[in-house]
Parts: sequence; C-alpha cells; structure tokens
Amino acid sequence: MKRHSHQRDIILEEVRRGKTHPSAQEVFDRVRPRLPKISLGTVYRNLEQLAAHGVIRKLELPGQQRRFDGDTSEHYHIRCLACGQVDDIPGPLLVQIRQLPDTLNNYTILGHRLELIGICPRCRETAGPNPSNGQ
Amino acid sequence: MKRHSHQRDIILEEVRRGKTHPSAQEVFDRVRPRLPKISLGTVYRNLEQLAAHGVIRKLELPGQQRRFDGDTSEHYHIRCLACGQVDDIPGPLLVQIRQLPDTLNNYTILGHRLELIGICPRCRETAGPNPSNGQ
DNA sequence: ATCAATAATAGGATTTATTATTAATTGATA
DNA sequence: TATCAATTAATAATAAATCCTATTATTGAT
Repeated sequence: MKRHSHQRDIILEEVRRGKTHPSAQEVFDRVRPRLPKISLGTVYRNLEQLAAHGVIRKLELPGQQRRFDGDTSEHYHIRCLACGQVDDIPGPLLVQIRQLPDTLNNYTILGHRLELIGICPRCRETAGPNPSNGQ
Repeated sequence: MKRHSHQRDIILEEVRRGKTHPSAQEVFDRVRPRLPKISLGTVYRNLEQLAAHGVIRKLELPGQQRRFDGDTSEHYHIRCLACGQVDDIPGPLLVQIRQLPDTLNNYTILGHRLELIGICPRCRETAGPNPSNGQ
C-alpha cells in the first residue's frame, strides 16, 4: 500500500458496510455497480493488502472460501452449518486460551483459531438451508 | 459404505499408519505403490465416507487443504505457520468451551473448532520453512 | 458355484477459488 | 509536468476438490 487507489477506497467502504462477512466474490459484486470496470483480481489483491495492514480481518474458514471482516476488534465467530452464514460473537477471548503456555509440544505458540458451529435462526425456522443467507 | 472394497481397506490402513495427518493427495501417493490403478477420486470418496462413519476424522484447516486423522479420540491440533505440519495436542477439551450454552446469538450450537497456530521445532531450528514437513 | 442387481471404481473432464502474468494506466514526487 | 514505480484490467494459469460415465467387483439369492 505504497500509494492510494480509488479502487481500494471503494473496496474498504463496501467491506465495512453492514456486519456481514463477505467473500471476495461478494465484495466484487458489491463494488461493481460503483466501479463497473474493476476486476476480480484487483479485489483479491486489495483485500489481502488491507488484511496484511490490519485495516480489515481475513477469515479463513475451514472448508469454505475465505471471508473478510471490517470489524478488527478481537472477537470470535459462529458459522451456520446449513447455509454458511457467519456472525460475530461479542465478548472477550476465552480465559483458558489466554493462559496457554508459550510453548506446547515443542511448538512456539503464536495464536489460535476458534469458531463455533451451529444452525442459524433462519435455517432452524425454515427447516432447511436458506440460500439467501450466503452459501 | 454398503459394500466392502479392497481399496477402502488399504486407504484406511494408510491413514492409520503413523501419527501424520495426510491430505487426500498424500494418501493417494501412499496407496499407489500398493494399488497402482487407484484413482484420486476413489481416495477422496472413501476418505469422506470413512469420516462420515466416524472411522477416521476429517480436519478442515483454514486456508489449507483438508487433512485426515486416523486417531478419532477427542483432541486439538497445532499447526506450524511456516511449513503446515499438523501435530496433536493431547489432553481434554477446554472446560470453558464445554460449558458454553446451548444457544448463542440465537444459533443452536453444535460444536466448535479450535486449533493453535505456532512454529514447529524443525522450522524454528532451521530458521525457515522445512519443505519436508508436509506443505 | 452361478447369476443378476447394483455399489464402487478408474480415468478423465469439470468446477471453483485463488494466484500469476502482462501491458496499460495512475498517483506521488522531483 | 516529467518521471517512474505502484496499481490496474484482463486474462491465463494453478490447485483442490467434485462430477461423469463406462467398466468392474461385491453381494444376496438361486
């Protein structure tokens, strides 16, 4: 990020809009109405750059495509097993994880990833995956 | 798994051999000397089937390809940020996670995924990723 | 032991998410 | 405003996983 770009500004605005956790393709779809000539590669590159600089967070979800989060505060996520929707879990990190030793199994510990798995209210009510939820 | 297959037996043997956490491709490579005509699709199908029946465990790792674990007891994993190697962390699940409520954020909670991120001893010593470690 | 039904396989094509390449454009700076 | 590296658009390439179809193997019934 050695200089500004209009594309990056718009991408950041769209990632920050709402509390969703969009994939690169979803960001692309949201940006396109404003920048019809933008390409998907530009979206990927800028999302990675913004995440590398801590402006947004990258969520690498097991078995799913990568998502991005405009909220950089420390928080966990819960993910719907049926539709893939990702929501925030407010509150502090687990105390037990905070208290882990510096080394374990001879590894130097740098961090952790935790996500809860569940069924979102919409999928529970409709008794099936709700495609409009995201996946 | 309505019928037995020789291929599945060999695949299971190879996943259980050692304490590694092989990817489908790695299982394929290990099985090939014994079954030269096996195809990658067969390996994927049988690994998924074995996991669905609880015979092995599927590890869906953020930002990495899927791996499989012949050890089905409850345990967490630690993963080397440099080389991708995955090791077991012995011991029980975190008490705090055990005590989570049934619902959170209006989701029905079904489970969780936790993995620790670190640097493995080999990568620490060689001051760089060790390609022979797996990734 | 043989046979018919059908589950499972081999081999290859396809899909999806992501990354790399390249020529043209743009933003920061002298 | 001329320069030059950073950034872009467009597209090709890659990697992991899935799908497709003709063939083979396993099973329960004879």
